[in-house]
Amino acid sequence: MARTAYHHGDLQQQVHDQALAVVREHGDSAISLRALAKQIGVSAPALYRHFADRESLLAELAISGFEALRQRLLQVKHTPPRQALIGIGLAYVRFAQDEPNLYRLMFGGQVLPRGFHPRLDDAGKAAFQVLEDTVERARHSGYLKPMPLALMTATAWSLVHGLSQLTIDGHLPNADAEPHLAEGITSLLLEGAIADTNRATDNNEDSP
Amino acid sequence: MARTAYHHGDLQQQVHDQALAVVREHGDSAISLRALAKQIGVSAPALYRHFADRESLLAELAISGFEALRQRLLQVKHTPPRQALIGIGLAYVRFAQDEPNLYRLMFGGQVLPRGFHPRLDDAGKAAFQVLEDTVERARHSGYLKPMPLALMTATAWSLVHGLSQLTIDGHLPNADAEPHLAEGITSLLLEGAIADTNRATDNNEDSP
DNA sequence: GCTATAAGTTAACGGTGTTAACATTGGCAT
DNA sequence: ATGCCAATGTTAACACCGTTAACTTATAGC
Repeated sequence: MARTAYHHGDLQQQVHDQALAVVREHGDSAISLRALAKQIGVSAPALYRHFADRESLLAELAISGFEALRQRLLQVKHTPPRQALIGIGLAYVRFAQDEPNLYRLMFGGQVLPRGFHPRLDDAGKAAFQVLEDTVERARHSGYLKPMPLALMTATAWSLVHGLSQLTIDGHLPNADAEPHLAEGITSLLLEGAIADTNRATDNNEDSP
Repeated sequence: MARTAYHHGDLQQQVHDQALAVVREHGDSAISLRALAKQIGVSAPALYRHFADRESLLAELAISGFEALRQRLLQVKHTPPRQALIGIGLAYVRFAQDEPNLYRLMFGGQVLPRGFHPRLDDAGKAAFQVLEDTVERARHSGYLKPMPLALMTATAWSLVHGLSQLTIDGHLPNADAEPHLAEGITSLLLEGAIADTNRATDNNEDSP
């Protein structure tokens, strides 16, 4: 795998890295196969040896994004239910705010429709699974009401995803003025999900 | 303004309508100025007399979308707080499900960034205002806890927006199996937002 | 060493948004 | 009624884009 003109042995990885950098900085619409090839110093059709088409390359980048998100969520400690739930919600939103362009690609339903890139679908589910596990632990411990797990996780995901999208797109102008918005929102949802037994103690925890 | 070859007097509206139809059916990425011009029977640069560029045309379509969404939300009756809140949440999600491609354009932060099309920003705020008014009414009536209005509306909007996006992009596979998912999610959030005084009576209302 | 194949090359097709330069028309003021 | 101006079209051209076909080169395995 010598570094000759042909077979320089690293094209796939190099394209992936370069494209990921472009997406993170300028968004997926800034990805041009021809421009990428020129930057790397290779002809444009060479990329087709490693990616079926532009969309497949974008799918690979989105997979990287979901894996990065999953790693972030996995780092949230298994603290008592309330902190764990709020912690994972905040970690989710923070990821979106740290990587807005990547996050938009991951959930860009138009540019990357589900069902066409199995590994992408799997990567998304794997990230979601971490969130679901956290909810399940809280529910199993009796902290949450015994509602259907699917309902609870769908609610949690909707909330953090919606908040992420709205903030990174500038729809919530006072997001800067309210740095604790994410925490407040998560807590507000929790108020409706916790079992009545835990209601009194929790409120005391919040405002010491 | 006769219908001669030149000055056929209706180009702006015609382009708008045709483009809107394309977006609704195939999404914003399917919009091609050249193709639009050809369909209408006019040269491509003619469109630039009425739209600064492709993005400006898309912005106009998104404005139409926000106005349609606003009309939907305005049609929700001013029933007692709980029904009004759930009703407007369901109306919001239903709009997104009825017009997924249009909805994606309206909230496509990459293709239509905020701050570049003032009328678009205004249209978005006007739609959001309807949701905020409903929350404010419920809060003023004492049905909701006396929390900051911005926090409550941000939470509500995040939830319905997140749910909309996740369902239309196919991230919640059991959305079909759970037709009452939207209602359940909205109710779950409400559980944490209603004042304690109303808690008992409400639960009785829900399951008759 | 020969050969199959993986991994590059150039040339070309059809498409895109956009601009420049030019042509035609309709409405308004004289 | 006429003449002019601004609005609104036209064609030609530029610089891109994704993608395919046909060809060339180097590597790995027998």
